[in-house]
Amino acid sequence: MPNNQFRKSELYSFITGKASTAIARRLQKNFKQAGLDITIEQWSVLYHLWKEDGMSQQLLCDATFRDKPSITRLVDNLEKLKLVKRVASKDDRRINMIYLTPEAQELQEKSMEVANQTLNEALEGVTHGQVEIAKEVLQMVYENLK
Amino acid sequence: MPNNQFRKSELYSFITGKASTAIARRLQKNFKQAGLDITIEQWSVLYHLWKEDGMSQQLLCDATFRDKPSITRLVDNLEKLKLVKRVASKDDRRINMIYLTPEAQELQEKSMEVANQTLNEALEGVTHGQVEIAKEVLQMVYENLK
DNA sequence: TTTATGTAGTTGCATAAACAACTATATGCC
DNA sequence: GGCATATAGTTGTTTATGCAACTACATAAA
Repeated sequence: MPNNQFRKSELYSFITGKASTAIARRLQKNFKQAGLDITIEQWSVLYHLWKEDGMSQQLLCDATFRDKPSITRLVDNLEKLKLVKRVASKDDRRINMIYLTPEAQELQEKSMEVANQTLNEALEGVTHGQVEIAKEVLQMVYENLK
Repeated sequence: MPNNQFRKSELYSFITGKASTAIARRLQKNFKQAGLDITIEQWSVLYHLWKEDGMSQQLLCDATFRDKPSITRLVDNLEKLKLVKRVASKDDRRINMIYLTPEAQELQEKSMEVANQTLNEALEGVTHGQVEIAKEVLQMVYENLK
């Protein structure tokens, strides 16, 4: 049995995602401390729009690993915050294209800085090689389950 | 700068906990398929009670990395499901001791089996050595941020 | 062209998390 | 004893997730 060593005591913390929960909490806290009034979930949507503005909600679902209702509501909230706008597609009237507002564009630099800093806090004392292997494992887990 | 390699493209998926989200979803799905009608969060509370029945809510907070309101409501829901009972402590009247019901005790074996199986699905193709390093990294991340 | 089927997005409902404010009880110090 | 402070737990509010059911539009086949 290959991964037997995982099946007892450490099963729990791996399953519950202790580490990623801790990262999420710290990132949220760091956003707040930096005066950034967005949730990490909202940030994760903005992150993809900064890479490519004008994505459909479905593309945002794929990019952020969320289902359609989640994206509907995240976009609702981002619209209320005036950070994005829904624009009906002319080619396909089912589609909403989501565009960043100027306010959202201003958030990019600072929030990415905070995210980078958070990751540095998280990975303090971890070597490059260890990080590479951890990335591979997490990627394989994702591929196995997606 | 030590962990520079993380700071660009893969920052996102590490922060968002893609892998642990995927594990959580799969575990929930596997519970459902096995006829187990509990959430993974409820399971995480039961998990600790199976190890030691009769914990206070505060101890459950510490064990599950949740805050007090979260545990209050998880215990509320577990009580509704008749899986646990609150029993006021005689020594300290502020404290609720949480005890498993017989129904909850019956869930242990099957749910642990499902959890083990889920972890095997997640780690398919990952070597023992890789898993060990990933565990170390996740543990260090947790220690850095807790 | 009509019908079936698929895709994009929304809404309703239950569960959960984070944070702040609160009540009740315990403890330690004067 | 009486007061300040700490601890255990609860409640309210906002945000988010997962699932199912739904509407609207698009596409492909008959």
